[in-house]
Amino acid sequence: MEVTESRNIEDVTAPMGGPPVETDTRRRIVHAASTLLQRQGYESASVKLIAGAAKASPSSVYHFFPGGKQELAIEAMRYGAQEFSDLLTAGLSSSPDPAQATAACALLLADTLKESDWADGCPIAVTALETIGRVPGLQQAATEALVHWQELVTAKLESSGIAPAAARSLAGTVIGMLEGAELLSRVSGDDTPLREAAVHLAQLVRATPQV
Amino acid sequence: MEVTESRNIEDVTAPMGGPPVETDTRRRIVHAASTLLQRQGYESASVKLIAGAAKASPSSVYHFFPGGKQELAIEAMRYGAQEFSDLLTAGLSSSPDPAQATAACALLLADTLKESDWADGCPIAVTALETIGRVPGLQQAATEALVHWQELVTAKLESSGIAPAAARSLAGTVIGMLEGAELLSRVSGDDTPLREAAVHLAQLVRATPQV
DNA sequence: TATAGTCTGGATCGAACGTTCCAACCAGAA
DNA sequence: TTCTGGTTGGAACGTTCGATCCAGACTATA
Repeated sequence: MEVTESRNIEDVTAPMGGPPVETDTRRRIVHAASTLLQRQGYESASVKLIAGAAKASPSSVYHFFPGGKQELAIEAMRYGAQEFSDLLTAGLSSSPDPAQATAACALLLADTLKESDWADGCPIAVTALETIGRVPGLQQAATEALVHWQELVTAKLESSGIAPAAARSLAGTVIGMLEGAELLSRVSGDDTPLREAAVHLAQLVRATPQV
Repeated sequence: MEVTESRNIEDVTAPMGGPPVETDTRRRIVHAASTLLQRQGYESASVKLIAGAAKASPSSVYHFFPGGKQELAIEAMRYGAQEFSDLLTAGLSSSPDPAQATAACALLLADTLKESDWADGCPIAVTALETIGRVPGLQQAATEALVHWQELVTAKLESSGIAPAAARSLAGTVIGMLEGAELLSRVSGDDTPLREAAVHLAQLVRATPQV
């Protein structure tokens, strides 16, 4: 309560305008929470487990996140969403051709997932699905992330001459395809679905008329 | 295990056509478990909650499923997977044109989801994602369901002249697209992603060469 | 050094978890 | 009736959950 406020006022060294305050422990907690949420979801990623993974104690978690597990999860989802945005941006900017660029996103996701033993993929899918209609804060954070990712893809498609409406629609399908193919790949432990999704996404984008 | 088999053998009097069996407790438990697993996942669908939804008591759950929650979840996933197979079969057989047929699956899914307040969709996605690498029985049941659904789509595509390899690959993308678009639709509470997925799936199938 | 405020380790709370246990129930056979 | 075996309701087990508390360890300023 007052703890958070006074800390915000006095911590002049922290980055202005950014979200709360940046401590090493705090950052480790958010990072561990993000990883564990995407690995096993909201319910089975316990506060003690997260704290342990962050080499912190449960009291530190509640010190930095007075709102408890839900507040931590929301920030962890935002953190993970930003990381995923970076992955999308990297993929999208890897080629001027929008078809190759979207395919690159799928391939990049496949590589990242496989290299991390199917851990580092979409950071919000499990948590979001799990808490639909039951933890509004999480569902809203997930929706915002999905919208943002779709906007990234939309911008790329528009920039290569695809009409705005078609670009937005196609971008939704691209994000959906990535999410679905990732699900198949993670469950089956095989990156084939993501690699074939890359091919089909490229076909789909290539077939969309450019103005 | 033996419990299930012996019951199936002896239970010749109950289910067939006669007067309404007052309590088929076991079936109600499986049905309730299937619904709750797809609504909120494995961890937060507690045994007591499932039993309550099935108008049964926890001891009944452990009577019919000595293997506990995991054994129940596996059977509930198989049950739900069969229901989803029926939905896919209905969609696929709605048109001789494979493009229209796959699109129909997405639209059928969109309708089913929306009418049920985003509850009755893919019965395994949440549970499968949540337990990857931690509950092998569930992961395997999920993989089997996904493979079976992919085979249903593959058969439809092959039957309309698409080469086997291309059909299999495309079918994987179809299932992935359905899963991903459902995720977007459920999280955002909007059936637009599924409806646009229908359009793009039809485009994709139509663009695949037939022999 | 002393002081004040920030952070942390560990014990602890009540609630809920999966599971077990047992007495009661209910049908059909003797 | 009595017996028997499958079924049920409810209490209770130990564990773990999210969350709280507090004494002490930090860190920075004086």
